[in-house]
Amino acid sequence: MNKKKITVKELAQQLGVSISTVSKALNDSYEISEVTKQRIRKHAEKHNYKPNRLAVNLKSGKTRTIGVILPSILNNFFTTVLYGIEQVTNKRDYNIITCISNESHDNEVTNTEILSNGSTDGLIVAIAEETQINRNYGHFQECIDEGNPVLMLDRVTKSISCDKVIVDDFNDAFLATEHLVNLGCKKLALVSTIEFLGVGKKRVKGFKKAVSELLGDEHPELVLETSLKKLQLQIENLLDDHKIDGVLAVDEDASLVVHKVSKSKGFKIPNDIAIIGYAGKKLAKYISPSLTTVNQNGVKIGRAAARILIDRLEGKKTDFVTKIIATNIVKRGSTFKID
Amino acid sequence: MNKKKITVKELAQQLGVSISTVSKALNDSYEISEVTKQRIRKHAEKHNYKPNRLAVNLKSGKTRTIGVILPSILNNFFTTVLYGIEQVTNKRDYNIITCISNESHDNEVTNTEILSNGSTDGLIVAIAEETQINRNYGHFQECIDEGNPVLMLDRVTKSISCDKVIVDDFNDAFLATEHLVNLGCKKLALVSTIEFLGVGKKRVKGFKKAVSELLGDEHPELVLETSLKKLQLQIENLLDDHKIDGVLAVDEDASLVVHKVSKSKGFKIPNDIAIIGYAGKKLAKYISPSLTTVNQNGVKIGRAAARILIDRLEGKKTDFVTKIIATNIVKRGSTFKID
DNA sequence: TTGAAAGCGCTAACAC
DNA sequence: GTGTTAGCGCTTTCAA
Repeated sequence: MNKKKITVKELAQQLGVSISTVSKALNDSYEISEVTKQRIRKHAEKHNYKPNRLAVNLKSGKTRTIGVILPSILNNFFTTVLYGIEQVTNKRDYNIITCISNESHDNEVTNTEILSNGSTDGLIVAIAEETQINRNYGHFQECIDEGNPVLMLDRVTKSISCDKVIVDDFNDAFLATEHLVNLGCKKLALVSTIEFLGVGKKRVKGFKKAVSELLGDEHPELVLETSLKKLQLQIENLLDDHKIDGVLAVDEDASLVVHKVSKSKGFKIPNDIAIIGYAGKKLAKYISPSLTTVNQNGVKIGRAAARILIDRLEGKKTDFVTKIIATNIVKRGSTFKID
Repeated sequence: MNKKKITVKELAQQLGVSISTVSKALNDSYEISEVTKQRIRKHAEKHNYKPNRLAVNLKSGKTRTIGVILPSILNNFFTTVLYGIEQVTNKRDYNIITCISNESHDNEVTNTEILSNGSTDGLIVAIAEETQINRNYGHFQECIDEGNPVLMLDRVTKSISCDKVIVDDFNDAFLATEHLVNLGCKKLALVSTIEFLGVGKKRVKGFKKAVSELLGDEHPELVLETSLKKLQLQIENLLDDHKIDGVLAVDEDASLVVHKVSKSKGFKIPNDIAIIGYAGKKLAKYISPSLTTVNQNGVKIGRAAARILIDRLEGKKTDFVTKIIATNIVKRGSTFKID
């Protein structure tokens, strides 16, 4: 509490020079003589001078700060994305200010407004579920119109023209389904608790396409779209009522519950029922049998997002880009059939 | 890019009044007549005026922003803490700006400096491993001296006087060990990959105390402190060389590997070997048998931290507090012995 | 080589 | 009830 931050003004007074001389000296301006620079720098150092960011930012109109709005942080995928963003922003000398929308539209709007009122140079956003349901993207458009670039990742919308970083959910689900078919599965089901999300819809489409193309009409697919609360019961019913031998679970909760229920019903995984899910690495690796997953590469998504947005902020981009990050299927125990 | 943010100045010009009148009207000052207020507000609304935060902050000397420096975000515990912090800051109308030290001292110093140069009103910190090893806490002291309150959570140090939020690691480990003893375990081992952290040391102490008090000298405890790389091998050796029937694993990696190795060696959990670990809820719940854990209550820690720091920022606190958050043992399959 | 002064966008004490 | 003005801490043009 004692040695309050020192300002340029105070430095100037103490040294008996003008404010601007101090400022220039500290910014290594060619206008100032080496002697003066040394003197000023030494004094500044001694008093542990650090420029006030707020003032610098206000003056320059730049903040070197990126706002990040995520629907949730208790979700392995978004955590991983955040990690990726942080790696790049850190390296390129930017800060991130993080907000959680908690899947709520109102929160998202508030966050967007706060962050775009001078605190940040641009936003990285994964759209909240509620926003995707009511399709109200005005706050983002406004933000962009005001000169604050927005980049959307994973959960994006066609309604807004901006940079985007996504994975090819349709194709990933197709490939995952194909993997199940190649294993010899005939009776496939998809389980989802994210039917309202764009990514959820795309995964369903990819799944359906794969089933109809690869298995044909005599093996119609089953799609269970449900909520977290009904999940367990519905899966129990699903497994009771149909002789399912392969499941694509398109989110972490669905994956875990399918896995658990299958075991508790005495089905052997993968011989009775093969499972491909979406889940964090540790979880996938340590449940038994371990779970084959579609690896969404959150870190890469985050990195790409930060890179693209910073490039735009620094004027290295003109046209909007949509970057598709490659995913891969990590094969684990839940699809290693023993013939 | 078209409708650049409008400023008070512009509003004033357009309305033919002075800047201060606009400012006062928008801040609902008693000095301004209702008529004028209405007129100004309406106009501001129409042009979607939002005050520039940077300017407001610079002027007021407050930012309503809290800096959060965490060692890692890919760690369930800290993610949970962050979630708790966010809940409170959000409710109390504060923002958080998040930085990851990645357990590096240099990163931590840089982050501390950046965040304390006007961008934030105060800091919430969990000390990086490297910092705890070399015990160099000068950057925090400096920050505090400059009038930026710091709150430490989980990983704290006696060297700095400030608010702290912790769990009673000594006691928790003691109770966890007691639980193992009550189960009838005689040959106990502790496994850790966090020997350098204060919390790691305390857990070891609690464990040792419990063993010597509850089992006595004829059952000496085993302590395996190792690194992530050697973890698996060392645990295999441990289980091969000693007839261990109870393990306390004091971090997530240790917990998972002990669990896995025990199973792969054919030991029945919990009958041959009972395990208590530290791990995220989902992980603990879905591995099988499910894992009894010491629940560190990250959300509560985060909430308490944010609450205490904000109270201090708002002058509602004088003396430094050290808040101890209660933990509990969540009993799951890995300690449900069948007699 | 140095300094005076304006201004980033806003607030507030003090005049009028 | 409204306006003038100074100033938060800094950068930068322009003048000396």
